[in-house]
Amino acid sequence: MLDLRWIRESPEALDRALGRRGEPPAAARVGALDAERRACQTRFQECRQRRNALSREIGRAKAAGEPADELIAEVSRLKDGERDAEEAERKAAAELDALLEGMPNPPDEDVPDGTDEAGNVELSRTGARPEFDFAPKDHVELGEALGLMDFERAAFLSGARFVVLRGALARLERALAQFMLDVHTEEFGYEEVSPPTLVRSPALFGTGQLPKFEQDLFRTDTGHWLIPTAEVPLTNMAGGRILAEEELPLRFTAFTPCYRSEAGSAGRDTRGMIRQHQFQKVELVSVAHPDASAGEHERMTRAAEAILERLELPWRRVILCTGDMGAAARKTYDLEVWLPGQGAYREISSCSNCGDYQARRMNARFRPSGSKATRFVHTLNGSGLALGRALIALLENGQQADGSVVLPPAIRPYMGGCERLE
RNA sequence: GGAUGGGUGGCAGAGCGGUUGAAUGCACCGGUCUUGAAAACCGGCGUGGGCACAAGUCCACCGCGGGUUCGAAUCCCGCCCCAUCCGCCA
Repeated sequence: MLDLRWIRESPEALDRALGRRGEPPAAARVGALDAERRACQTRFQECRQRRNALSREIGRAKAAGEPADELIAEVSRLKDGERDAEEAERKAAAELDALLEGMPNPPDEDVPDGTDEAGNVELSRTGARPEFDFAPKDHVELGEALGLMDFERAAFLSGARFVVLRGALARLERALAQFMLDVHTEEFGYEEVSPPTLVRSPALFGTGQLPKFEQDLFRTDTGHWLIPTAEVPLTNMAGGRILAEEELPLRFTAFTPCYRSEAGSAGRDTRGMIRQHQFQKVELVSVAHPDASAGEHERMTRAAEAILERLELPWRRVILCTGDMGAAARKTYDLEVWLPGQGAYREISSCSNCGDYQARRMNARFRPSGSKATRFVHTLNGSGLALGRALIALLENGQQADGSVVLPPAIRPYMGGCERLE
C-alpha cells in the first residue's frame, strides 16, 4: 500500500517507479480520483455541518418548550443532497483505495531495471562446485534409486507435485530444519515461533498476497487460507500493533509447511521436488526501525548464507531486477544453490526488504521514544532456507559414483552420526 | 455443533437518544517541589481527513454494514470477531 501523501507530493516519482516495474503510469488517475474524493467530501461536510447545527437548535428549542416543526422540516429537505454527496465520496474513495492497494512497492534506487529474470544481476559466487568423473544424476534418480523418494505413492495419494520421503531422507528433512533453527536462534538472535498455518484473509491482505494473488493460494471451506509461506503469520505478529521503539527489531523464525497452488506454472519444473504444492521451509522475518532496515536486510541475507556455507553448498547471490521482484518488496536478494543434476543455479532463498509497504497494509507501527506520533515499521522476510530444495542440493552435490550420497559434517550430528546415504 | 456474555482512546474501564470525542485510572509528555530520584501537586495528551498562508475551523471515527430518529457510542436488524461453559476430538 502506497502513501497517498507521497503520491500527491511527487506524482512523477510514482510514475517512474511504476515504469520501472513495467506498469503503466497511474499518477494522473490517482490525482483525479483524489481531487474528486476531496471535492465530494467537502460538499458532504458542508451539508452535514448545516444539519448538525439545525439539530442542535432543535434540541435547544425543545428543551425550552418552543415549537420546532419548522426546523425539523428544513432538516428533512437537506437530506437528499447530503446523501448524494456522501455516496459520490464513497465511490471515489473505493476506487482510489483499490487502485492504491493494487500498486507494487517502488523499487529501491540500487535495484537494477529489467523486465524479467534475465535482468537479475549476480553479485557473488561462493563455494566450489563439485567435480565429477562421472555424469551426475539429478535428485529424482538418486532418491528413487536409494528407495527414499517416492513420487508414485505421492501421486496415488495426492496427485502431481507432491512427494513422499522415506527413511533417512525423511529424517534428513527434519535434521535440516532442526539445524537451521538452531543456527538462527542461537547465532542470529531470531526467536523461534510455531504459528498457525491456516490464516484469515486480513493476514494475507497485510502481507500483500490478497487480493491480487488469490489464485496462488489454497482455501478451506471454513474460509481459512493455507499459508504459502510463514512470512504471513510471522510478519502479522506486528500487525495492528504499536510497538515501543526499544522493542525493535523483532526477529522471528519458524519451521512450517507452505502451500502453493502453482496455478500459473503449468509445465514448469514438473520433474522432481523443485516445485511442489506443499513443501517445508524455515522462514526468517524481521520487523525493523525504518532507519535500520537496509542493514537488517544484509544481516538477514547473511544468516541465510550461513546455512549454505555450513552445508558446504556452492551458491550465488543475485539481486532481482525490477521486473522479477515481488510486488511487496522494495529490494530482493535471491540465493541460488548449484544443482549439478540440473547444471544450473536454482533459487533456495529469497530475502526481501518490504519497507513500509506491508506495515501500511496491516497497520504495524511503532512509537519513537518521546514522540506522541507513530510511524510505520519496516518488514523483511527471507527463507532460511527452503527445505525441499536444500535436500535436493545435498543429494546432487554430495553424490558419489556408486549412487550413494555423502553428507556434510555440519548435519551429521542431527542424523545420529550418519555420514552417508546408501 | 449448542448456550451465555462481550467488542469504547496506548492499556484498563464508565457512559438516562440531545455541546460526549467520550468520565475515571494507568501509561506518556511538560512543569512545580527535591542535592538527585521517587512520591505529591499543576497542566497537557486519540486517530484520519476537508478547508485555510496561518491562528484556526469543520467533518468522520466507540468491531463492520444497514435501519429508526430532527438528532445514535446509546434503540432495532444482519454480519464479523473474542471470551466462558457444554458436547465432540488430536
